Amino acid sequence: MTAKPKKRIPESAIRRLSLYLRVLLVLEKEGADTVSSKELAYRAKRTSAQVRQDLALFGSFGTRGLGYPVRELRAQIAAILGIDRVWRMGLFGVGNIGSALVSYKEFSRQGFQIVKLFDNDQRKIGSNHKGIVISDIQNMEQEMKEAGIEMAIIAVPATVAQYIVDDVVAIGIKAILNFAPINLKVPDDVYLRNENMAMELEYLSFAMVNKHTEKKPKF
Amino acid sequence: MTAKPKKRIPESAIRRLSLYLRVLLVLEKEGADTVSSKELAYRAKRTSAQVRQDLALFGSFGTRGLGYPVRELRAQIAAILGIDRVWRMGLFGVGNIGSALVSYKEFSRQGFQIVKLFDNDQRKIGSNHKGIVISDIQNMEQEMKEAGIEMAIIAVPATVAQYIVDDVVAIGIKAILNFAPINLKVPDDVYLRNENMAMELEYLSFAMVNKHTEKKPKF
DNA sequence: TGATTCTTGTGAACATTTTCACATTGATTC
DNA sequence: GAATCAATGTGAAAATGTTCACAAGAATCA
Repeated sequence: MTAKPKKRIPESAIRRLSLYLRVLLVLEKEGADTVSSKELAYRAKRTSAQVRQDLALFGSFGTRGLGYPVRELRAQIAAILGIDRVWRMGLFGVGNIGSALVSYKEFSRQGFQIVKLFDNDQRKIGSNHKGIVISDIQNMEQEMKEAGIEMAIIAVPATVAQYIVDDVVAIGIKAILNFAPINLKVPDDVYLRNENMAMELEYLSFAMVNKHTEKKPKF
Repeated sequence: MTAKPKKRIPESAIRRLSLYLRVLLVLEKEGADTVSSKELAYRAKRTSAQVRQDLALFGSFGTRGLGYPVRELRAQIAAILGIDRVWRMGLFGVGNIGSALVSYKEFSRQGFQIVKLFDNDQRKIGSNHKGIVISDIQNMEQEMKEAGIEMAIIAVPATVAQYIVDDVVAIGIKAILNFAPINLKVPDDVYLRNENMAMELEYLSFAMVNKHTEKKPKF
């Protein structure tokens, strides 16, 4: 039973589901039929109580005394995350980061397909990049709609990111993954996530500088 | 006064400092001398109480009735995060993601310099990539030490990531940013951060699928 | 100089998240 | 088929993180 109605779902719980999912994929490949919350927790570097609590937010998937069925739990979590389907995405900005993402296998493996590329550089427009023709960003409304795209990836320079996002929002896209190092403004009903690579380095830097202070690394 | 001794620092507070830093850079460019916690909060999409609380973890940087001195606070936060210096980094795996990172401006802007590239592909070794010669991963110990490198970026395929990390840990590196979609094991005294791009998409997917359930997007 | 205004810094209240602990339940063994 | 074992699911406690509310300090103005 995937459904379980009311209860606020913490963002952190969702991120852990992604983590569990990854562990389950490994377990499945290893041929495990069942897994205990303890083992799952160990592999995800969390506690068993947390695993059980997180899963309990969405239903009860295990068998007392036995554990969780690996294959089935994997499928259930995929369903909860909404990745038991294909998401079609448009990518804006075919520069360094952008082109790397086009061939990033992990996206397609999880059902995230980049099906359209947009840029405003005339030298790039029309050229074929890993099997996808780069379109003029001017024509994006029609092309996005025709392609049935529901998510956008922003990989343009920070200076123009807000303009592109405004356009993307204007044509009705509700989910955006942003790689530009800038705080974008979007309406309340648009989901925006920032992939902030420098921020992660800053955290590492902080940890290094404060090594003596903090007892536990604890990431 | 940057120093302020005991008190546990939440990870989330550190990530917000990165955010504030970015806002302060914008404010500085705009020519602002001072900024109130309210304005800073607004731009960082947080509450003013949180801004004040976060800063209070490290000292008192403001002036009552006036606000915080933009330039100075920016410098203070940079010092807290340990980015008031240059960090030299080695990058492992000059594939799609790896090569994109080499030219990622935001890293250098924040003082994170990629000074060595390593790969195990004989066709790449010896070639010059954006001004850096790609070295054989076999020789990394000597080269890393000579170059005075303290951080590593892992951008190799997931299948070999653990081996590379083991090697990197073995030569004494204590801070690692990992782009491979896999849960790496490192000793307790090594700081590891994962840049998990598919995870962000999974969160977006979840949000889309549960639009009706959740009242607030609230990211 | 005194009154007024503004905004910080902070203890305390509140809210959320994590951990604990154990009763419950299903599988397995003898 | 009763006894034993294992591990879930879940209230409740503990810990952690966020927001509130206001006293206190600093600048400005009259």
